[in-house]
Amino acid sequence: MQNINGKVRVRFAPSPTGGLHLGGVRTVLYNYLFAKKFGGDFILRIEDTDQTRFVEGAEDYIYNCLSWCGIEPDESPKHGGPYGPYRQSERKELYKKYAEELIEKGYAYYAFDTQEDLEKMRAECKSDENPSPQYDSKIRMRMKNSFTLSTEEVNAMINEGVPHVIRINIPSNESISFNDLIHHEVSFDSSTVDDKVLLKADGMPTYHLAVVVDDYLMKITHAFRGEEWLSSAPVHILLWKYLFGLDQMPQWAHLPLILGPNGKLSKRDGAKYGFPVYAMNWTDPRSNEFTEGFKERGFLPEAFINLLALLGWNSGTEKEVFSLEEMIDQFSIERVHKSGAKFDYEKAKWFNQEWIKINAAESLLPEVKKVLLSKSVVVEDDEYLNTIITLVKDRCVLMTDFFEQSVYFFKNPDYLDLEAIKPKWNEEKKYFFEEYCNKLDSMTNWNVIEIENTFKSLAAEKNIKPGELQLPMRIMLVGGKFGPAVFEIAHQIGKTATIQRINIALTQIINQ
RNA sequence: GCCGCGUUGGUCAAGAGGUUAAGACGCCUCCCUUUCACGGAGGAAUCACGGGUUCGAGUCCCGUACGUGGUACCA
Repeated sequence: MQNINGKVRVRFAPSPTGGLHLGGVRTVLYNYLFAKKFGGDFILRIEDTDQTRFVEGAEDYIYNCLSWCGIEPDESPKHGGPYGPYRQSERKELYKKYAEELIEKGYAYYAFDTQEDLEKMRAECKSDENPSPQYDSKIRMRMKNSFTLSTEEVNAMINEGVPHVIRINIPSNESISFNDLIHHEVSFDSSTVDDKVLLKADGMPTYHLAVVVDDYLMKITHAFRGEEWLSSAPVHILLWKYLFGLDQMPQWAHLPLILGPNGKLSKRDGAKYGFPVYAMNWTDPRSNEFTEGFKERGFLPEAFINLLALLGWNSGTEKEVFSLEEMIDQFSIERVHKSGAKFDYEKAKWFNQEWIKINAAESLLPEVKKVLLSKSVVVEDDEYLNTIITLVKDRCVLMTDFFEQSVYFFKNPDYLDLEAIKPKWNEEKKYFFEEYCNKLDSMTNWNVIEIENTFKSLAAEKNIKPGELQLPMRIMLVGGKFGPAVFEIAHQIGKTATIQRINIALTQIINQ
């Protein structure tokens, strides 16, 4: 950005219709990073103008997701603020005034076409060359509206309460162009854009009117949104021109899309390809359809926003791991890509792994505790848990991995991978472990060095290579071929558990 | 169909006329480790295509192809 005068104000404006998509969170994030970089405000506005699509709980869900990501709006329905209300349904009366102003100026008109009229028109005009006919300058003269009806007729119908909408009167043969922060010069021919509905029959505005009116009233300086909006940008530009003047219009930035394995990322891709798509778990209250979230899958919020930020933006350096603060510092809209980015779950996991490594055991602890608790492992000793986390965190990619990687520190393994030791098992080894248990039992100072030295000297005495005994020992204590140093594990779980686990394993081997 | 936007390895990407075309993820090999990881060293793999412009093009221009978005009284 060149020079920014006045306070930066950006907004994220979701409609409360369901879960929060990857792309949505990234839009929030870019908005937020940009605002905070310039010391500006981040506003959350709820675009609930379509009452038929309202979904219970969706708004709270959005707050929760943002909060989990570490992003708190400066203004929102929940947080309040000087430009409220922040829910468009509560601003309903406001929009009518502007729609009427447009009518007076000749930039909009009343239309009385019913749903059936519109369907009929589309059916009649539909052809191979024109599979989706638009309500535009070419056909509006055939419809029921202020152009084809007399003023008297129009007024009479309005007075009688005949349902009607207000449509924008798109000029013909006008070039509409604007300078997008990401795409730079973008231009459209007005004859390709249709007379969009501005005010619906129920009195609610459509997105097109509401976004312009609210961005103006809320003093938005920079409007970032997904690229799917680029096609309707000319409508918004025109509305700005007619209502408030182009010099008042915020700077637009149309963000590239996040793609799935096959085109645009959809919530179904998640279940299909085995990765989460929403920020947090979401179950649609109407259909009961469940969509998995990154949070529940075991992602750390730091990793989640980090991976999202890097999908479409990079700092220009080789650095890839950024905290929120670092991103705010480094972010620049100029370095946001034009092209869509395909989401790569493997790379996403790598980010999480990095963040697990970066985080200190203490900060991971509350979440690890929850993971264990969800599997009925109750941990009371925080100090002990801390030690365990430090021991295993390099082995965890997702937070949920902490269960498998640390459960054996809290209880005996349910299953022992005996197949891993059986091929090389013999009586000598059995005697070794029996004797080792006796030695451990009489040990007075339970520390790693002692445990290991006892093991090695006994092995030497028996003339068995220690390496051939370490794997069996590991299986006995852990259950499988993984985890930190065996003697450290024995040290942590204590003398009683160590001896007990060796004995359990020994009997299992014999019985097989 | 029409309109818009886009196109550097499998993926994320650096690159703003002259580079052996960075780096990361993933994959493979090796080292470390008598487990699994972490860490370290290597390797394979790329400028969609065709024309220009230029001494010289991934970089500029024009086409083509492909992808993607829109084409609702949804956002």
